[in-house]
Amino acid sequence: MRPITLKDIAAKLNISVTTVSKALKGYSDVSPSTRKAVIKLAKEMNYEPNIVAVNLRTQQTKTIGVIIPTIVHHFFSKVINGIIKEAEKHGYLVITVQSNEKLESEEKQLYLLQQKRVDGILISLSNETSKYNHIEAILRKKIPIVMFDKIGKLVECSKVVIDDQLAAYNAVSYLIEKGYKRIAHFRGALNPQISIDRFLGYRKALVDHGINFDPSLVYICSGNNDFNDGYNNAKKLIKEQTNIDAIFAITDVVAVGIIKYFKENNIKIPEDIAVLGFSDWFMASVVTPELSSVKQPGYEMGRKATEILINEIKNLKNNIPYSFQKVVLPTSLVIRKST
Amino acid sequence: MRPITLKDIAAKLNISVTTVSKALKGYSDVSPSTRKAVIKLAKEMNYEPNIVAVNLRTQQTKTIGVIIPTIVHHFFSKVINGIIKEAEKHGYLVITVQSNEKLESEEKQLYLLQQKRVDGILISLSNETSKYNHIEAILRKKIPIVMFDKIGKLVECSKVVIDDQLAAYNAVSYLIEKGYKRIAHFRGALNPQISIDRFLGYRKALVDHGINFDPSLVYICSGNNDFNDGYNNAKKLIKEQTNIDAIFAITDVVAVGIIKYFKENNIKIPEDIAVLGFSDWFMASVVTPELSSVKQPGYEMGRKATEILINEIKNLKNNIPYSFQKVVLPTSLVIRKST
DNA sequence: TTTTTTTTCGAAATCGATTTCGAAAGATTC
DNA sequence: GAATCTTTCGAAATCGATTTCGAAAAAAAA
Repeated sequence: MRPITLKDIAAKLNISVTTVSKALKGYSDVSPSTRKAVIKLAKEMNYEPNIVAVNLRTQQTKTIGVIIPTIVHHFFSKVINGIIKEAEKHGYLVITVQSNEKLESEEKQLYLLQQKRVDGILISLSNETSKYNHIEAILRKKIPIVMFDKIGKLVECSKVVIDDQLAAYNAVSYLIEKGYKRIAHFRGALNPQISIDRFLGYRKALVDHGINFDPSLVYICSGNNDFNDGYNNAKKLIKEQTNIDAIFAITDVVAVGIIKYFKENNIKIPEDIAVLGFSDWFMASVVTPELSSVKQPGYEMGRKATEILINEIKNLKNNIPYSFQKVVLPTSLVIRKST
Repeated sequence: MRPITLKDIAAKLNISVTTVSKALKGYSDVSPSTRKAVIKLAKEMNYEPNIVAVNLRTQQTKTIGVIIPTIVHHFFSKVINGIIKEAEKHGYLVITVQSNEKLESEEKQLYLLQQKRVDGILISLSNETSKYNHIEAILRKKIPIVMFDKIGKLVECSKVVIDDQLAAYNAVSYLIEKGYKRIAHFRGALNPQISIDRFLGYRKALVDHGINFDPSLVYICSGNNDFNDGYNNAKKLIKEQTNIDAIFAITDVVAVGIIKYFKENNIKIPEDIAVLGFSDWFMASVVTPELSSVKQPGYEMGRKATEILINEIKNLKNNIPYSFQKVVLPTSLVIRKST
């Protein structure tokens, strides 16, 4: 019941392993008759090449690794969907690991992936990550890395992102044009570029529209941008501030936390305070009131990052020089009832 | 810049590859002095064993494959989370693929995974799957498979499930005890065991409580149990039926579709019609009205299935006979505002 | 018929680690 | 001092496929 090998086929046909291998791979120095015999027998015996042996010989695993903060997350699961689909198109399989927003875990997982000899790695950084030694160490080993969503600006590799600053700018500008004046921002952790950029977009929109930027209206999500961050910060905000008429949240699930608190406390959305989210999770369309949000192309982000990565892998193998790309995907504002 | 191999270390120390390997693996027939020298140099040179070579030699890849219908799905992403965490504990990495609820795709992905020589496979069947040749073919090759959630009852392998019938029975009984009398059921596709069992639980609860089972109150979700299934079936139900006072939905997202339609048409939940979901997605707690649902332990399901699988892999390797287990995880009813 | 070319094949090296088995050298025992 | 036992090592086989290179056989050209 042991798997069939080239040797088995060779023995049955009384020819060498070499010839069998060549016949199956379409080499020209095999006579048509023996080729046919080999192919026929291989099919009959249900021969399947031992991929591990092939991997060892060819020095590639046809596998890519993905590191994300967490998989139980609407946006990231969509990204992974895009990754898996695109990878499959090129004959690659995908190993997914999670950093759980911890730098230490990110380092460990990265190490495991390269130890596994994946051909390339896709990564979205953890909230804790502000140094990139671990990433650069891998790049130095000539293992291609493509960053997406939560990137390290200074790392020299390809990246697929949205323009977080512009998206936030447009979102907040929309709020201002709707007439909202005192707009709070529930921002993400301090490290991630996306938190910084969305904050900067928020601030710039205010300033550009002649509204004073008030730092006390910016609340940090101390967890990992989750429901409780929204809920608790909303509670704090109501205690500490007056006349707030809108909140721009770093992400939808935070916005949903806000909505929950407001509903429990009879604060009307959007009449009393409007709420605007980010990412356009499915949840946004079913919550009450339906949440306005910035639509972020998760599937396409995963797909594109994979496309670039596989291209870099190919170029590396063929010694074709290539340069790092930065792809910026478009976003759009989805207006619903919460604003 | 090529990776360091045993050969490199051996050459530098003027000893054989054999001794180097043994020293690193702690064999006793290596003198303490050479062992120390080897370990020291290996560390200095940043030696990392080529896992692919090890895999070839040891005939295992320390990798498990997971086939799920879709990854963009709250329940399944939680399962995967459990799988990845448990696998990591035992030094396994996880390759995830999707069937997209298609049998043909499921067969293909299964084939790819075994071709990849994964040590074992976890699978939740597609809606289309009603024959199990492809699964049994893998089992015959002595690759352990553990099924979870959407299982094939007749396949001889380990399984991790909930008692769908009992869970549905309890849920519907609760509705009846609450006073609801004409209870509709939006069931899943015809093949999956979970659809069948939840339907049977629904019917049994009615009958056991002296309520006539009316087949015309059962609507099939013709898509893949998604939002639109709920929305469209709700519309149909309202057209076709009168006096319905509750709906038991196959899963939360279907229930959310129902809620959406009802809200658009001023049907009050639960006053006019109550809605009960299944799985307790995060969404259930934030939708309005908050959705009552059956809590289903996704993380634990993934974790347990992985634990069993890795155990079977270990036993197989050591020629220890083992028998297939069926683990039934407990569920509970989460009562919220929708009932 | 001899020489050259073309076809067809396979031995062996290789990818990198593991493991068996036997050999050599040193240490013990009698 | 001879016999036995320990310790330490490495040659070689192995996992299964790929690929180089040379050789034999057949075909073509002379």
